[in-house]
Amino acid sequence: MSTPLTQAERSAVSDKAMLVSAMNLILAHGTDKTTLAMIGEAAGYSRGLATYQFGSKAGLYDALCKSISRNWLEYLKSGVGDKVGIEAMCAALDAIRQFVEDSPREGRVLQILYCGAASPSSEFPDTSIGIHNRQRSDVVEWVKAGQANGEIRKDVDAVAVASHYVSYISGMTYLWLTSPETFDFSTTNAEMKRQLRVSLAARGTNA
Amino acid sequence: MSTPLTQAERSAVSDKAMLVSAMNLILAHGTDKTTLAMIGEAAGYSRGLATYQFGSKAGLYDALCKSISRNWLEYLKSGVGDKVGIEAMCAALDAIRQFVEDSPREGRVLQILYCGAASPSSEFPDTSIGIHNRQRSDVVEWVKAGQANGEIRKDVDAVAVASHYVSYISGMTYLWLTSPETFDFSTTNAEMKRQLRVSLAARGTNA
DNA sequence: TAATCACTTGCTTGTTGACAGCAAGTAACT
DNA sequence: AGTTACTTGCTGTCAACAAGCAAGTGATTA
Repeated sequence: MSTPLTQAERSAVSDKAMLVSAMNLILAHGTDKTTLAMIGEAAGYSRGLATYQFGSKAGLYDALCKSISRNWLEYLKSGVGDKVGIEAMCAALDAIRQFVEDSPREGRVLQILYCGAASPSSEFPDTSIGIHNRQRSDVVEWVKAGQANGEIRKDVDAVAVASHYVSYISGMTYLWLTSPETFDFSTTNAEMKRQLRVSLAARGTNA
Repeated sequence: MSTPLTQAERSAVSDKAMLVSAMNLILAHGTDKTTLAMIGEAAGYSRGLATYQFGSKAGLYDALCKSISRNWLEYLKSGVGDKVGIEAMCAALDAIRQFVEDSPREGRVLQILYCGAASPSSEFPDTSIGIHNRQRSDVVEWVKAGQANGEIRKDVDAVAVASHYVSYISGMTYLWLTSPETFDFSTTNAEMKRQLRVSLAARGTNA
């Protein structure tokens, strides 16, 4: 209780507080208009701590991006389990939906940060690119496993299917971010699932 | 030749020069690290002209976004012609590909600007949102027309199909922007077309 | 065991250079 | 002369850095 914190604990506490403040401020004002001083002071520290802890604004946003991504990948893993093939792809879509419902703030900020990573000389492109590449390789494996067990037709290119699938997810989350009122997550995802089932199913599996 | 330009011409010339400079600088340094002074001076004018002409940095980027978007919509219109249904959707995908091949710089910058518009309190969200909404309504019409002429199965939700389709396009261009080396435009689009044909074709049309 | 001291780590404050935006001015067309 | 295109001087704000202060840590000594 009154036990003084160890150094490591102090750091962990301030670190976490900074990321939380950053997330709130990004949601309220966007990445550009959020200043490092605002983040530090909103977290209950000084205006200089954000720079000190994370080196730069880009460093802080990168850390935030990694933090939320870890969270999201947990969701994804537990949603997909050890499914493969079409079922894995559909389960991943459901996992996104669940994540966005349970943690809309995290979801929105992650999407905003991914967008920021698109600019040339963004200082944290690797985080975003790495995650998308990893997602795509996962999907490639799902497709190949589905082809191996006969669920998915053998004449589709697993890499092309994975690129297509990841493209859809990226764009879908982007549109959800930019126009949450007019974009219907559920029906759009349902259509995606329908198309996946119809277009990937091996002959005869398509009941 | 030595005829002095009219005021309107002077404006048009400097306006154009500013947008070209802005595009080059954004490609080289990203939107954040490009300064209004750089843009003005690269265009052969003073550091202050950009602010004067466009009011603000956001104003300039909005104008650039509109300018490239106009260009792109021309491409789209001429590529799709008066096709409807699945063929219109496939033709639009080809038009994107052609635009990106003919004008990769415009394509990249447009995508970067769309990403910038995603942030809350972006000062030009309407341009991006408007274009995406318009694209989606166009697709809804294509789908409905395809259903009317019997090409597309009647039991799909036109709005869901359109949302799905626009999602794919958004994400595909985003991935092309962020990792142009590892992303194969052609095969990914080919897979999208294949899925559209298989999953939307009315019964019996699926040769 | 407790006290102290040398050292490390967490955090703050002073400062600098760069930038966006504005306002007042100059030059070019009409 | 008057309007429109463009420039220059200026200000407030911000990211980044550097120097310092305070809180924690671990070894030595008694």
